[in-house]
Amino acid sequence: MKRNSRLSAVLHALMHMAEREMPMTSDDLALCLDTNAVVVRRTMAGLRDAGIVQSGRGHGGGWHFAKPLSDISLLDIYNALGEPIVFQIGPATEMPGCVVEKSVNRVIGDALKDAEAILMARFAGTTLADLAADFRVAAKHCRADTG
Amino acid sequence: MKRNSRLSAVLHALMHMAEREMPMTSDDLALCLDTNAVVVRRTMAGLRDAGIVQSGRGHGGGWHFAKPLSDISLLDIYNALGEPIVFQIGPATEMPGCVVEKSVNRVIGDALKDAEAILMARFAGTTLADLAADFRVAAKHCRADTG
DNA sequence: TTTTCATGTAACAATAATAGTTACGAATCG
DNA sequence: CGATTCGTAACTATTATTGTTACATGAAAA
Repeated sequence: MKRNSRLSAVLHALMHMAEREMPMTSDDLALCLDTNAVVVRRTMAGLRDAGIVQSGRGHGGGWHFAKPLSDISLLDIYNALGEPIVFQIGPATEMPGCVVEKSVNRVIGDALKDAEAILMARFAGTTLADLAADFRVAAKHCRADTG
Repeated sequence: MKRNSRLSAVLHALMHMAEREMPMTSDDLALCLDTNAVVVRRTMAGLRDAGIVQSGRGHGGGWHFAKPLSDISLLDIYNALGEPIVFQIGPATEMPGCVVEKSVNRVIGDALKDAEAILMARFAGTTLADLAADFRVAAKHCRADTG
């Protein structure tokens, strides 16, 4: 099964935005992410609704941050994407009548819940400023930051 | 995005098998799981190759365990299903040229790896015998174990 | 040995989720 | 006004999974 890369993709986009003074257009970002401008708008719409970025139309328009990078956690972004599903694996039936199935769902579900909590805590503790700092250290060693 | 329920489904099937003396046919299991016999065979084939279950053809044939329930961990089953992907979310590109993307992939990837380790440890520490015991306790309170 | 039952597997159709594309309306700036 | 840029709907393309049909293979029973 293929993995959903929207979180990675949008972080990639945001980091490129963080490196610029001026707003970036959907076309600019689409180039970075090797995709389509409409796809970019679709994804960024969630972040705009969550107050993470703002968009402007017309000349000089495009996307820019609505608040400091240090005020934006990965969890904020994850939630803004509207995909609160972390795991591919999950229960077969939400409301099983079979006692066997109920039992299986509970055991698996508990394990997944714990792992998810770990992940969310990690996301909550990492801000875009952290990510940008991490990137700048890496960029210092290798200057080929196109793409 | 929809979740993959093959692990839950196959555990459900195995627990029903655990409750019986005789082998269960693919049709029997398909009824339990509300699916098709061919789908059952497809899924169980992985477990057979992994030495977890055995299949017999002809009269009195069907599926049965190849070893004690206490010797089969959830991790064994998870691996036998041949889907070592836990998370829906993942990197956009495996081999990114862009330094920004590399950095993003590493941060996200590390967090996912840690959460996955937690989950796998939990799976490794739970056997089918544990699951069966859990089920029998639940069944004692409510006797309606069809499905 | 013939019949019946059951798995093994290939091939194909059905379903569903995601991503990509086109088109056009609305807003903004010069 | 005209160029630019987002907003969004509608449609197509792609891909993954699941369900179905069909038939070959093997094993036990009659």
